[in-house]
Amino acid sequence: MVQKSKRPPSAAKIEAPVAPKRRGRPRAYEPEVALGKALDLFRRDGFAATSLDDLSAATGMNRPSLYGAFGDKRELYIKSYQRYRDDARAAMVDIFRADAPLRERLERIYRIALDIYLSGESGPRGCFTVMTAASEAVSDPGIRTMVVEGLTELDKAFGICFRHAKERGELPEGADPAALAHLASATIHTIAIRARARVPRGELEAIVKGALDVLCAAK
Amino acid sequence: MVQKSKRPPSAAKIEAPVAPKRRGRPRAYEPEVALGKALDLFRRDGFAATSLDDLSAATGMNRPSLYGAFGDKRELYIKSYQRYRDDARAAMVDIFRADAPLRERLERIYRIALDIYLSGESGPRGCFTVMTAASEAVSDPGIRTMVVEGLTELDKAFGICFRHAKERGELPEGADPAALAHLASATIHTIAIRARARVPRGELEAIVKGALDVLCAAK
DNA sequence: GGAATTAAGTGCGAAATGGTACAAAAAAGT
DNA sequence: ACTTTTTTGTACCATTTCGCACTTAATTCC
Repeated sequence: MVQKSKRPPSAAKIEAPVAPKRRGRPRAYEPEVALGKALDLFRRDGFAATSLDDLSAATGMNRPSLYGAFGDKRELYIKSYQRYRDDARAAMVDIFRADAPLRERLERIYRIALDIYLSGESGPRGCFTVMTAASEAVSDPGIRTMVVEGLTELDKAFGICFRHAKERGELPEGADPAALAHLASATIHTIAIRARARVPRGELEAIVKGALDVLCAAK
Repeated sequence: MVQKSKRPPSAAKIEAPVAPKRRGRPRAYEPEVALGKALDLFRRDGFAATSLDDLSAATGMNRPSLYGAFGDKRELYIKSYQRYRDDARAAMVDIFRADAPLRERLERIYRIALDIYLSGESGPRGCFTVMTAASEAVSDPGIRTMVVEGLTELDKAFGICFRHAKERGELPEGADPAALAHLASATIHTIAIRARARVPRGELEAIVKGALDVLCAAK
């Protein structure tokens, strides 16, 4: 692992995965985990109510380092949101692609969603997209674009699910995959909101079950 | 704190509806309209991003007057939220009570909802409950209680709708009114979120139509 | 007219906030 | 050893924020 010799001039190696041998003083933090901490704060308190002092304390980085690493507060917020979406997508993409019956796929999606929304030491953290949409999206065009992307991405993923299920004959002829997808997204949104209001998981699961009964039966 | 401190010994009369003949200097503002202005600000920017200076400017009241009339910022926020809920309820209660076919009732409810969410000079204002749930509900028990109340109130209103429709034979025997109600609420929530992201009304109406096709399907 | 009462208006102040300048520190290159 | 490069850490600044004292103004009651 310790390929410490100087870079062979001819060898066009891929970026070394470890020990990049940077030039100056080494960082005292890991950007990934610091961003994760920032994400936690933003998710709990929102943009305006999260101060740079809070972020500094949570990440262990002092403000200038924070600024140097991620840019100003808004940039850090956006990077946090991107990170959130990457994580959420990574957690769901396999299930969306899996070749399983409709109901089973949806059940797994909602289980993941509830895990995401309900986790958190100081209360359920909800959905970053919903939080951001609710507050920042009106006034910030850049953030608004990201929110719309996030919403439509989910719509599309569900849409593929339902279209696929219909082709397989799991849904009646008259079923409208797009409409069902929007209802599936709506169910995601409603449980995200309720989770934030500390509605217990059991109730949320009941709401999901009722929704699946309607969406999968759809007759 | 149960008993009112000092009560006028002789005057036990009901509050006069007009010309209350108050004692000191008259107010230079009308509490109702001032609260409305505060509500507008809170809806646009959320709790943390709305400063007392903003509120003071919008209401025309200086800070001490604001404080005297409504209490501190959090109290003003809560009163604004109550006002919002009163307004929204007033706008919908007649429709919920009306004796009309299911689909028509729902269509009217969603039309009102879209009016509420999309109005606003500086962009769509969204739903106060959704905004509040997303940000303040986790950390503030009092606000959380109000949010939960608001959510369940809507669930119940929709629930009555669907139960009534089922009794009238507008829905099939197997229909689950509670599940349908949750989906109807979820549709409210999803359009509130999308409205905040400036999704145009046409798209929101299409989502509503698709949802109604499923919820009223009753095939 | 004067006391009492209620609200408006000015302005203060302590704390917090976002952002940055600047020097010290830790590593690599020469 | 000395320079270069990159980051850290301290300290600071201008502004904003919330809340409140205190004075002034307007009105009713006696």
